[in-house]
Amino acid sequence: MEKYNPGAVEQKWQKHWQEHPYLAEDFAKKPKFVMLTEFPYPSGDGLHLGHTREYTYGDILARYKRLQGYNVLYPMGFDAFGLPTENYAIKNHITPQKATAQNVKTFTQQFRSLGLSIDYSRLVNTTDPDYYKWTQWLFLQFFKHDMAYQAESAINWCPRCKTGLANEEVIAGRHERCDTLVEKKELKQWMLRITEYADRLIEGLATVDFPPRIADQQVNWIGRSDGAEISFILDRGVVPGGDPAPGFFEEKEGDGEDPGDRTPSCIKVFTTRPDTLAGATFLVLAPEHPLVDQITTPDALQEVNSYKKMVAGKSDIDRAEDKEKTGVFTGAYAIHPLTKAKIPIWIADYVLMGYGEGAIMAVPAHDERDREFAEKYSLPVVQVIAPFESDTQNPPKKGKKDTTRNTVNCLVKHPTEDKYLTLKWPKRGWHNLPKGGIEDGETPEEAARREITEETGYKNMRYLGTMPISINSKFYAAHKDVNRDIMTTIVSFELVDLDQCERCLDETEKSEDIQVEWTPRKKLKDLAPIEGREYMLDWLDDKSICHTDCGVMINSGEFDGLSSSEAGEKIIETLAKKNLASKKTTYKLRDWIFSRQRYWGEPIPIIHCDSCGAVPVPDADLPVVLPPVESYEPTDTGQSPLANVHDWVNVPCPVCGRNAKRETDTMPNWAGSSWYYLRYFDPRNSEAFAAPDKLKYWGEVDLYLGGMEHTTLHLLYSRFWHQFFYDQGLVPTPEPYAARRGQGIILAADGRKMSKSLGNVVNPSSVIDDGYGADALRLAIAFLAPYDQMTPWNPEGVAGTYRFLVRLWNLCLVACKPAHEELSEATAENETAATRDDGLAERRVRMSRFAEAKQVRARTIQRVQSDLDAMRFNTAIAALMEGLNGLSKLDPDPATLADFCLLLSPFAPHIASELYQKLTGHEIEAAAFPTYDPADLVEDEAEVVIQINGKLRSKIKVPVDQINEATLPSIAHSDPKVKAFIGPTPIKKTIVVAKNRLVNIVI
RNA sequence: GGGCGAGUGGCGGAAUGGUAUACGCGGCAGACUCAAAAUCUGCUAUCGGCAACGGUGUGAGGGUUCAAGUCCCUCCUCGCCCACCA
Repeated sequence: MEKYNPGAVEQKWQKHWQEHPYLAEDFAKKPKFVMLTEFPYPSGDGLHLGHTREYTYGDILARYKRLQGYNVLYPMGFDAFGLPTENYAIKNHITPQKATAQNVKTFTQQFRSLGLSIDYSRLVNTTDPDYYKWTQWLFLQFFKHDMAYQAESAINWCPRCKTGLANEEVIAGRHERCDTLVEKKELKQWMLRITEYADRLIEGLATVDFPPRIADQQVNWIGRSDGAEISFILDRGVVPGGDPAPGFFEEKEGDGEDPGDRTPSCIKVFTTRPDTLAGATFLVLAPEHPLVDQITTPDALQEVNSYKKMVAGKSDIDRAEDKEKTGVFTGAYAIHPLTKAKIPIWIADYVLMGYGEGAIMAVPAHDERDREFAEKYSLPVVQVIAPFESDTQNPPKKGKKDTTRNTVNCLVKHPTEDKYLTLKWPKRGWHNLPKGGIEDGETPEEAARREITEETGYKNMRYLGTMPISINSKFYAAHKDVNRDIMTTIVSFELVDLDQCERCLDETEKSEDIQVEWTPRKKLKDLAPIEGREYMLDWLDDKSICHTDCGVMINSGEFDGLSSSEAGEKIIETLAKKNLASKKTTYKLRDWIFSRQRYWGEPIPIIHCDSCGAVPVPDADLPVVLPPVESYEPTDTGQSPLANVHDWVNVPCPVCGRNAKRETDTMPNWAGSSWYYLRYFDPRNSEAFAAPDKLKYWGEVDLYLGGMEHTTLHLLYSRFWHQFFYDQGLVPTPEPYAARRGQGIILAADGRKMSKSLGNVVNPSSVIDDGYGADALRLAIAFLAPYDQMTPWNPEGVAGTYRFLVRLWNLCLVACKPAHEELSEATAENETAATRDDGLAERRVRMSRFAEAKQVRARTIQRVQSDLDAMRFNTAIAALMEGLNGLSKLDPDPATLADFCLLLSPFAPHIASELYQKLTGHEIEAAAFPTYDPADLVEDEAEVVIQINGKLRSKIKVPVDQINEATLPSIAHSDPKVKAFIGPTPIKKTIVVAKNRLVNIVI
C-alpha cells in the first residue's frame, strides 16, 4: 500500500492550485465574504510561527466559507516601507527596493508552501509606485480638507532611528521598534487631525463586532474625559474679592498668544471634578507652561529656573518613574473663583503640558497626587465632600421627621494593649464604638470626652487626633422614631489609666444594660456599621487617607448638602455666568505626527513655494516617486536624506511656476497599511484607488484577523482614515471592519517569547521540511489552544497531528482499494444454506457498523461546523480526531470517508484533496460542505447517570424511548446499585433531567 | 495607580448550572521484532484497597441550588495593555 508522503502530496496540490488558482470574483451572485488577515512586513527572516498561526486561521475560514458557497476574498499583500527594511538594506549594502523584492519573493513562496488559498492575482505591495500613488492621493484628500497640517512642536524623536514618531509608537518612553529612549525635539512636522475623529472613533465601536478588550483598549487610548475648564484670576491688577469687569476675559481668547506684551490675567485649568472646586488650595502648572516665566516673581525666579532646567533634562520615562513628587513655588497667587481666597501657584513635573491646559487646580483632600504634594510642601487641605454611607439595613422612612445632627464616633485605645473601647447593647444586638451628638458650642473633642465619660465612666484620656474626613449618613433611628441625616467626625484617644467615675447615662440608655468591651484592632472591622470605618482603619495605621469618590458637599458655601454630581453642574453654571468656567471635554489622544525623516517611505506629495505656501502635487503628477539616492543613511539634522537630492527637491511651483522645493519628509510605516484592504477590492486600477462599484460590492471586511499589538496603532489609524473617506463619499461604509478578532501569540516551548537573541525561534519551513509537511503543521498550530489565547509551542504536537494524518491516509486507502469487493455482498446471496447463517450474522454486524458509522459521521459534521462557526479550531480538530477514532473501528465506506475529508479540508487541504480524489475520482473543489440527517444522531439506547444527593452512583443503559420524566424514576429506583446505596433511607424527591440523561435522587 | 483577562492532571488544553479532566503530548505495560525504530492494544488526577469499590479533588474561604469548574460575595496569585491623563 502506498505510504503517506506529505512532500509529494503537497507539491502536487500546490502545483495544481498554482494552475487553478483560488480567485475572488467581482460582482458574483454568490454572497461575498471578505476574510482579511493583517498583511506581513516582509523582513529578511521570512515567515515566523506567529504569521503561520494567523494565516492558518485565515485560510481555514476562507476554505470553510468557500465550502459553504460564499464568494470568498482572501487576499494578501506586503507592508514593506519602513525602518527595518531600510536598516537591513544599509547593513547589506543593497537598495531597499531590492531588499523588498527579495523578501517578497521568499514570503510568497512560503505562503504557497503552507497551502494558503490566497487570491495571488490580488497581491499588493505598499512600496510599489502604482500602490503608493494612491497613498499619496489619499493624503492629499486629508490636506485639501485641512485634516493634514504642519506644526512646529516638541515631538517624540528617536535618536537611534533619527526620526520623529507618533505617540502610539512610544511604549513606556521607548521607541516600540528599537527600544531606544525617546527624546523631545522641536521640529516642524506634518500632523493628521485624528483628534477631530475622537468621538466618532469611540461611537463607531458600538456598530462593529470587536472583542471587548480591543474596544476597551481603543476607548482607553482615546481617553475621553468630560469635565470643565475653570479660570483662576491672577492676583494682580484685580481687586481681590471683586468680580472681573465685563469683557475682561474676551481679550484673552486665542490661548494667550496676544500680540501685545500684556501680563496674562488668568490661568485656565482643566478638571473632571468641578464639584471639588472649593477644596482647591493651590494651583500647579507644568514646568513648561508658557505662563510660568510671566508670573514668576523676582525672588522665586532663580529656584523656578533651576527646577525647569532639571525637569527639561529628564526623559518622559524618568519623569514617570520618579515616584516622589517635586515642585517649586512661583511666588505668584491666584484668586479662587468661589471663595475669593488667595491661593499659591506652584510648578511641578507631575503636571504634564500635553494634557488638558497643562495646569491643574490642586484639591489635596480629594486627589491622591495633590494630597501627596500638599503633605510634602505643607500646603492646606480642605475637605469639601463627605463620603456618603447609606445604611441599607435601616434606610430613611417616608413620613418620619427628618433631623440633622453632628456626631462623634470615639476611638479609645486601651492604655497598654492594642485594643479599643466598644459598647455592647444586648437588647438591641448592637456592638459599636461610643458615639453621640455634638452639642451647640462644643468641639468634636469636647463632645467625645463627654460621651465617653457618660457612657463608660472612663475619664483620663489623651487626645490623639481627629480623622480628616467627616462622613455623612442618612438612616432611620428606630429608638427615637426619626430619620437622621448625620455628619460624623471620628476622634481618637488613648486612655491614661483605667480609673472610672460613675456613668451618667440618660434614661433610655440606663434601661439598656450597656456593657463595656475591649476589641482588638483587627476585629474592629467586624463590628456593626461604623460610619467611615473604611477610612478609620487606614487612619489608625497612619496611612494617608484621601476620599476621591462622590458624596455630599460640605465647606462649599451655597452648595453644601448637595450631592457632588449635582454640585459639579451647579458650580459650572454659576461660574459660567461670570465667564470663569465652561464645560469641556479633553482627550488623551493627540494629533498624529505623520512625518518621518527617513528615506524608505512614501514621499509626502507637497511642494513648498515662497509665494504660494504648501501646494499639493497635482493628481496628474502622482506618484511622487522616491528618487534613487547614493546614501539613505538618516541624518542628524532632522531632515530626511531626500533633502540632499537637489534635482529632485527643486521643482517649479505647480501654481505660480516659480522656484519651489519638494517636501522631503516621508510618511510613516502606518500610511500604506491604513487603506490596503480597499486596494484588494480593485488592486490594478490605475484611475482610482478602487472603483466605486467594486467598493460597493465588497463593502466591509467581514472578518479581520490580526495581532493584539496593533490595537492602538494600525487598527485605530485605519478606522480613522476610513471614517474620513466615508465623510468624503469615497467609500460606502462608515466602518472598515465588521468584525475583528485577535489571535494570541505563540511562545517558545520554554514559555518565553520567541526571540532571535534567546535562540528559541521556531521556523515553520523547517517543520515542513522535517517531513511532517504543511498539513500536519497547520493542524498542530490550530490544535494548540483557543485562537485568541497565548500558548507555548509544543514541538511534539506536530508528531501527533502527523500520526493522525497517517491513520486517515491508511484507512482511506484500504477503503478505496476494493470498490469491486462490494460484489462480495452479492456473492453472499449465492452461498450455500450451510454458510448462509454465518453470512447473515456477519451481515448484521456490518449493518450495525454501517448505522454506527452514519452516526459518527453526523456527529462529526455537527461538531466541526458549530466549532468553526465559533472559531473554536482546537475543538473542531479534536472532533475530527474522535471522528477518525470512531470510524476506524467501523469499516467505513468510501463516501463516508470522502465526507470526512471534506470536513478536514479547511485544516489540511493537501491531504484532503488527495484522498478525496482517490475516494471519489472527483476533485474536492466542486464539493460542498457535507450535510447530515438529524435522525442519524439518534441512538437506540443511551447511558443514564444516576446521582444520589448530587453524587454519581450508577450508570445504566436505557432505551431512548424510555428516557423521560415519567419512566426514568422507577427505572432508577430499581437499579440494584442504587437500591444497595439507599437501603432503608426514605427518598425525599427524585429529579429527572431527561435532556441530560440524568436522575438525581435526594435522600 | 487604572483597564482587561486567567487560575482545571506531569504538559497544551475539554466541559449549554447536570457523568470534571474530551482531544493531543508525555509516561507506563503488553503485542509484533533476533533487536531497535515505526505501528497496534491497554493503562495513566489523587489517597485507601488484591479487587469490587470508597474517600478527596477545578487557586483559598464562604453562599445560592436537588446539583457549582461554571452563578453570587470575600480574598490570594499570575498574565497582558495603559499609566503622575487632573
